[in-house]
Amino acid sequence: MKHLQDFAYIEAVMRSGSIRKAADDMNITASALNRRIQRFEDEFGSKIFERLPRGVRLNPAGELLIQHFRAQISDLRRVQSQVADLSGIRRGHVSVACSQALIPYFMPAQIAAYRQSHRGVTFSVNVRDREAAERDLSTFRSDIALVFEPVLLVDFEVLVSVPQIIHALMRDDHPLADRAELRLRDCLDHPHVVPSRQYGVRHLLDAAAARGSRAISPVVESDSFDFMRHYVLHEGALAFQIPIGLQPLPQSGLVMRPLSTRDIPAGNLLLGQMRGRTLPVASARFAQSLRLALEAMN
Amino acid sequence: MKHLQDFAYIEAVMRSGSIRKAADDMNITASALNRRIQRFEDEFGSKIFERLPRGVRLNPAGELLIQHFRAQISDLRRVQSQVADLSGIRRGHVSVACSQALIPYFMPAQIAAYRQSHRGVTFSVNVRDREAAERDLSTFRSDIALVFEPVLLVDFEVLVSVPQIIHALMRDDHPLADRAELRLRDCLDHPHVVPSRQYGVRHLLDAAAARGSRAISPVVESDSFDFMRHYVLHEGALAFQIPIGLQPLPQSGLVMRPLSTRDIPAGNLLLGQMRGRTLPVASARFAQSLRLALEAMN
DNA sequence: CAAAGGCGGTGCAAAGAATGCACCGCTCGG
DNA sequence: CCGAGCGGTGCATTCTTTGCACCGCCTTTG
Repeated sequence: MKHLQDFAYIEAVMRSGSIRKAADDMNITASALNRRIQRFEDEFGSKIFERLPRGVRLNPAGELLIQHFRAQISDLRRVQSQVADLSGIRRGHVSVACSQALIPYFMPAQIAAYRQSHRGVTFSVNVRDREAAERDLSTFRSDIALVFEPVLLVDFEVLVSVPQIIHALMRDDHPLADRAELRLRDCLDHPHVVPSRQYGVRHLLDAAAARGSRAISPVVESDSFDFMRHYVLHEGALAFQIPIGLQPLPQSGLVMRPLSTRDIPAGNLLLGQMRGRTLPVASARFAQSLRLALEAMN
Repeated sequence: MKHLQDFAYIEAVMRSGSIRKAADDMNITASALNRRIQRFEDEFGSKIFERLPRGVRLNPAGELLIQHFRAQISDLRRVQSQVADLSGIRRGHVSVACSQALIPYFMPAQIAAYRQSHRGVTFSVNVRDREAAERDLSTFRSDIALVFEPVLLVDFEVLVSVPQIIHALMRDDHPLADRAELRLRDCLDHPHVVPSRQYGVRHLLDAAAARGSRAISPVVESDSFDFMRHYVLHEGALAFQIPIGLQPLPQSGLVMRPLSTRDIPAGNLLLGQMRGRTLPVASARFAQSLRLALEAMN
């Protein structure tokens, strides 16, 4: 879109922190870019960059402007998507930010199912911890987010919420494997691996352990649930995960057992979008389909 | 703003319904304008005008686009206003759509009071019936609206609501002038003048009359409350108005008496903005000041 | 029924705006 | 104290946009 080129340049300058570097990135002369920015500042009525000896940096006015541009571009995409929609073509692009737990089973299944009936719709799927997911929403990098126990919740508009009981994951020959439900203290008596601190599961574990005045003492801490899932197969340890990220496969040698909600309350898996934003049709429809799928799980 | 010029052209074409006429209005050649529009349609990815033998007309895609542009421009103004605000300058422009009743006393007093402390803020005040006021909000032509008994209420976000009892207005020598409160049937027995159908006062009168199975039979119907106020001085008739539009002046020869709420429920004077919109600072501040003034009236 | 007038669309040359190049003054790090 | 890297500027050049003349199409009108 021609009339948003200024934004592309401004964003490039913001990213690289220097007009010259940005000019290089955008295949343009520094002088030309410099003048574009000066002209824009004139028209806008205020400087948007602070000039520093080693480059430039957005000033508060610039920050506001960037936010405005992002919203504007996102809204333009929505309009284009609606236009495509009313001409009968079911096309569009959906970008989803989601927690690791959704990556192996849930999201692939959902997206594949959705694409069965909407072949024109394409997707971006990005793994984000709960904080980054919310940031993605508010910078318009993702349309929707599906995260476990988000942190901030400002700008995050909940579309649906599904409680998820934390499960312990272990080899089928583990001493605790034959119990139907586990107490936290039992788990902590055995070697265990836990997610790093930015994750919701860890957060709930920490809170619960503190309440029971026991300490989490992990043998391994990781930011990859995939790693932890595989690790317990090697050492007879316990891992923790929410059920939507698990799939009970009898022959895998893994079993999952719920932790008692007396020890750890169920956390919430939240589907959300940026507060107040009108999503493009494709994204809104897919969000709706996710919603149905999530509600059906209860 | 340079990058919104396309919108100015598109809007001009929409208004005049013809590329040639619009080109004339905008002091440009028809061919140049024609090509701008074609180029825009290319970049946008869809035609936005239907080509008719006698000109052009927006198609549905174009309607969506116009709405997008209006929102975008309004948001840009908000950003500029915020920027001006953070550089310490209290400047800005507030556009208000309001019912006739507010024109003589309330709005002038409020705006003058506000400008006492904010000399840099300028205003547009437009008289709009309740339907037009809401349309103004959703096309971003006005920032805030103050209307009596609005109709649609979609896109209208209520900021504050003040009940207003309908008053009868008459010369001080009118037979009913000595009563403290009037019944509707008494009023209808005397010659009366009423506002035309688009106004909330009329709407309430009609509904009340129908409930009491009496008909409104006005000797004069007018869309000007100012006219009606003056008319009752000439013929000893009754007019109807809400108290915020009246000012009890003993020497004016006019008296106002409330109608019994047994006959006509109090209507609501609503201060509102477009749903979900973030107002420019100046407008938001003035709306806040209006809100306080209105709440203090109760 | 044909001519006239108004419409959107297009080829081509002129006008105007954006760009690239060379260079300035400045600050900071070695 | 000097050189590298930064933003900013004057000027010639390039390329986009504009204006003009004209086309084909349709409706209106005499």
